[in-house]
Amino acid sequence: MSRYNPKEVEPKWQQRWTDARSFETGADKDKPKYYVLEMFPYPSGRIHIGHVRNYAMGDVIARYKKACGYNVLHPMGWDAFGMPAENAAMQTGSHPAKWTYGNIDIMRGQLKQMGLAIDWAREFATCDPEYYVHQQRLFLEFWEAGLAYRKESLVNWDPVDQTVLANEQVIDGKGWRSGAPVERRKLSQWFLKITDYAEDLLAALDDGRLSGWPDNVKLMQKNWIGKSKGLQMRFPFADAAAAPKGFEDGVEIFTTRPDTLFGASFIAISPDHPLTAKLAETDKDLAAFVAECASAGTSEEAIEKAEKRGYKTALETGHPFDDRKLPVYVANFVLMGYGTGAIFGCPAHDQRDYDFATKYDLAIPPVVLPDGADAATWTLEGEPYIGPGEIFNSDFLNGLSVSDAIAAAIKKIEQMELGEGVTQWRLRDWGVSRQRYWGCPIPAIHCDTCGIVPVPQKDLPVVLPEEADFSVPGNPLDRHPTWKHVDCPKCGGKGRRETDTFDTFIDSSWYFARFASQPEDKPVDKEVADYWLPVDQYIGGIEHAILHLLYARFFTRAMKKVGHLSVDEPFANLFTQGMVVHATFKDAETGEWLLPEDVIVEKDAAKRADNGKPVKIGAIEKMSKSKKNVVSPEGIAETYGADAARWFMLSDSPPERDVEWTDSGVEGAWKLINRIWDAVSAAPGILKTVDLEKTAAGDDKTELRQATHAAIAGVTDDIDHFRFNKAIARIYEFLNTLKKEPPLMTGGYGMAAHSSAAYSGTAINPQPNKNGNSEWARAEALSALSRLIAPFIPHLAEECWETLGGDGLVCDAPWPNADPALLAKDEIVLGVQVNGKRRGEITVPAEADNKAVEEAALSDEAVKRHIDGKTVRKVVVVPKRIVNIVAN
RNA sequence: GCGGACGUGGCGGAACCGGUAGACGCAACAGACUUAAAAUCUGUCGAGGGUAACCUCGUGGGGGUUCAAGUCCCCCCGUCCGCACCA
Repeated sequence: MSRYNPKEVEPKWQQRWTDARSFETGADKDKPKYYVLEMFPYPSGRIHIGHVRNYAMGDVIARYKKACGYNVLHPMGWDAFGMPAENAAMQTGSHPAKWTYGNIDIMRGQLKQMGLAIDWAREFATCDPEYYVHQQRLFLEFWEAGLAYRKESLVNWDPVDQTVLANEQVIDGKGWRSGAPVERRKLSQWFLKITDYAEDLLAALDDGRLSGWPDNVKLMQKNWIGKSKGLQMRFPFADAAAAPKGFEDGVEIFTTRPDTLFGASFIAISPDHPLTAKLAETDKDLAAFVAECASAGTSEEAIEKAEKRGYKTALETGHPFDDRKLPVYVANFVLMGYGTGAIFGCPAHDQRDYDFATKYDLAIPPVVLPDGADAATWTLEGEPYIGPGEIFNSDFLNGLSVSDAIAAAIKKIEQMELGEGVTQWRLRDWGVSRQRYWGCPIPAIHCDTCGIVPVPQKDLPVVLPEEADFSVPGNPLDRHPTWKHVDCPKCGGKGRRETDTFDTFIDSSWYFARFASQPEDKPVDKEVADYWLPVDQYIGGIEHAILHLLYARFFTRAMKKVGHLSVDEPFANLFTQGMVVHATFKDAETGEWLLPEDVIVEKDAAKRADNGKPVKIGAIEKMSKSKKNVVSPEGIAETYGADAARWFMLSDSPPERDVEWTDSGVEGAWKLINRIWDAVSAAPGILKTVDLEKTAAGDDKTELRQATHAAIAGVTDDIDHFRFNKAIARIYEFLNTLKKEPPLMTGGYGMAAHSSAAYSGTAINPQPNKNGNSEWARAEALSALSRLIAPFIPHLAEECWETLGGDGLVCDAPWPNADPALLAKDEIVLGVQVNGKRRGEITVPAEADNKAVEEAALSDEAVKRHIDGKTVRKVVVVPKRIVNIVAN
């Protein structure tokens, strides 16, 4: 029996699939459609093992759904704009386009080696002008529809990458790519009105439109959108004449706790508040205070440590309900980006206000009495009271609960025309301008006469200039000698191109739609996009829970608004897969990180492969280049083949959890492949000798047939529920049963010259095979096996299918059906408990009634021993599960 | 601080609606084959006790509900993730 050779077999089938165009798809209205998509890769250089896991999962779904009769779309492309290309240009002088397209060529080849069922005819890169021209069109349409605008605002500035970042791209106060602390700058930027859809983006999380999404992702988005209801109101100044010009009306604040208005003891405004800026013009100390706040940093640690600090202005406001006067402070803990950038301080019932009031010796009047406390004696004990209770010391609110008082206070303020109940959102509009070269140019022209003017459709695409200077940081487009100089399309005068490019998250916000439909003259053909969308199954990393997934949801709504799509939600079902992790290795002496392949791991120690010096085994972590705990997919494919890598990536760990890459794991997968091949190659041509449509007489309920159908039912159910590890366990079980069967065949099924021991005599064939029925069962089993493994290890499956004599390609073969009659057992084994402890087991007919089961249980020898001398009080029979006898 | 998820053998993990805990794989050990090794095949494999049949304990800890709890409820411990001066 020849050993399976993936190095020959895998390329052979890849070529056959390509030749047969097995995975190319059109909008076939006669079939139900299924769109499966994995988050497309950034062409960073080479495929890593995490990609293998991600795409193997999508491939299982794609191949399975195709076998189930769906018209499957499974495309692939490249998220190709971005900083690394520009960094490479700075470091090596290689042009970003050259670097990117070179990487794409390498990675495409690697993906093809994995044997993915992808429609390569639809491939594109987001840096292709044929793609981004439509992105520019979409932007112009959004602009016209009021979904894009330009304004000057405080932005997150990444000093290392020298570009603006969206709020979503600032992690712990640091740039998501560079890790540098983000600074605040005032710049004119393009924004997309994602806040227009805040309500609907939030509502869809709960109303069933995203029932196919994991709860944790929905929760993260919900928190991110951050809806809170409250009161926005004005505190008029005590002396309006003292206020600077333009600010005489007072201070506009937002609060979620208007019930505590009587507990107010100060007003605080943000250092970034316009009033602060105005006051600072004439107050040097205040200007210094503001500057200090700006430099304090916004990182998690900085905030944690930052003391509540304030600057007392000369202004005072009144109070809406009594004649109190409240001092106005500029306070470092008030954010301009939320609410109105101003608050009223209620120290008794808010931790921050309490800290602040304590420090500046302000009054702390309590207005919420905890349930059960005595108003006469209760005091705050060194900390504010945040919980529920009854309002007191509050005039018309006295005696109300917190929630009733909130409603009453809002009503009163609305009557007084000082404010109104409002909804505040944490979500801000999406700033999309980036000061970079390697991105999609924003199609706008600045004209001194006409202002900002859209680039006319006929002039699209605005393409990047090929020549650019990457030798110094900053935006190469801005310092390009000629590119930005164009005439104004409106007045014909001198104009300047917008030199910012789009945030690359725009590129990935609609690529799934372009995969579905690729007309030349518009972003998508609506009818075709309607056929394919939404994506039925989207698969990717949890790290995109907010950024990409929220932007794509917004973009889909925006594209619907301007008439390109009919759906709100782009992804009907989302699966977030875990990472691939690996142990880390460090030279014990030098502390240098080592590649796994340069380390020899023995029982309890590890050493260097080159000089034998000791190696410290570190934590099991996400694979990263810096820690060198990476394994190359090519190396694996070289040794064991793509199938083994795919199989291992899907076995053992549940798909949503992290999986640890181990050498023994791949070896296990390799072993499995050979075991399957052994079973199959012992029966060449068997499918040509039998008619699987017709059950052979007498072959109705053998153990093998039951195992076959149990495997079909189990694997089907497991794939449907994304339990690939369990599907694989069932295939092992099935194979174990299949292997236990004695070799049945005495001939070669008409195929000569096969020299297996299985064919050579009757000695190893003692059992029932006289009428050939069991050969039929074996044929059925091997046919099912080939098809069940096809989504996971497609190359081996094709080789098996061909060897067995199946028709055509297994990737075109229908998914096997489980026969319910074979899933039902005639006899079942039931455990019998006495007082909740398992004491014996009985075998009864599956259809036995409770009484018969009870009798069988009570007459079991082991059970009898345990109830001897006791009285049976009760017998609980749970049909087909268990019997419990209560006795004492 | 707020919100969420999770905790099962040496390891990855199974266990559906509460119903025989540990499927399947890895590692380990023993045996067969081999001059030998690898590969392959067979067997053992939660802990303790017993020659054995079998018994006791066991799903992070403590309590509860139930004929029956890994699963449900309460309290605690631990790990991981998200958000974070959001008024």
